[in-house]
Amino acid sequence: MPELPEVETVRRGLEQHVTGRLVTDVSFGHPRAVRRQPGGRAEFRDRLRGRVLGIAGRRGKYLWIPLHAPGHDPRRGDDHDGSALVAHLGMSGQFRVGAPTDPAGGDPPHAGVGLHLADGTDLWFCDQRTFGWVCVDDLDGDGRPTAAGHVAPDPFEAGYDPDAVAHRLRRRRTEIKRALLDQTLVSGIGNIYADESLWRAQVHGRRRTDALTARQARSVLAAAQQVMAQAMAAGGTSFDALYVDVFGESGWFDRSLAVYGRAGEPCPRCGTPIRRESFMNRSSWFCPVCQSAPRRRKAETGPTTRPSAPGG
DNA sequence: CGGAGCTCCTGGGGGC
DNA sequence: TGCCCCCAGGAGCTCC
Repeated sequence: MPELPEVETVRRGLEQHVTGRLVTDVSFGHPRAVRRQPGGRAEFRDRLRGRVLGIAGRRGKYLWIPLHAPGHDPRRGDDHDGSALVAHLGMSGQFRVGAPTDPAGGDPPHAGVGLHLADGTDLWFCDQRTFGWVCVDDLDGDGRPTAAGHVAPDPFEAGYDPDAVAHRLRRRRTEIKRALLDQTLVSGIGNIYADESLWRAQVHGRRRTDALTARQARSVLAAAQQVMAQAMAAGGTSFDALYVDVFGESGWFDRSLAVYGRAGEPCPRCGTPIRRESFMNRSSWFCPVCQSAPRRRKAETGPTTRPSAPGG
């Protein structure tokens, strides 16, 4: 569920509330939380202890906090030390700022790792479904972690070129929704915003990328940027307590969703009931009138229409 | 090498 | 009421 707008909401919270804080110690909860760390928990703790947290960065759904030498002030522009705390929220990962929330006074629910800060507060990474992870990784010359090296620019980066992405999109030989979910083409889009973007652009998710017009490809990408910008302004999309900001507060954008999770409800554009279909072992929601489905391929319909003719 | 499918995981909710 | 199964899905991995 955390897609780009939700991750950005978390990033802003981290920037506002933990920048400049010194990490005094680290504690561990669920064993799956620390991943991609060659030296495991010991290395994770060693690389964090005594570091100062910098200004959180993000690309797509990847989030990181650059680390600084003690005494350095990231707000003053002091350089990071070439490393960062990197996180992917997966399905249900959260960062929570403040004292432990468990009434018994112990670790918060679904605790993954806890960073104990010099001012007495804690920064917890919690994750119910354990698809998320954290590690301490090196930063490259552009200030991005190597763990996110394969991830394409997201639509809100200066280096994002929508025409170039539209071109690459149309050279793919797959379906448009699959391509939108591929983080190496354009990053930050997940199932919710893929469906919302396709609805806004009036393109069916099963349309072939190599059959889209340039106008359609650009339209889908523009819709993705637009819907995610609006979601960010609303603080992200929350269906339940799984996605929340650094203080556990929900966003409001779910009230603005046109199709996602709305099977049977009227399409906001034409009134036709929204349809749900199974796709890639999950769900897609779309308007069957606004988003006309592609014709089924010959191979699926069987050899009934006409006998093969020589020469073609 | 690009595309497609499998798999990791847990709690909530619906059905019986 | 209680149990069981389904469902949510990001992305790395493997296979073709």
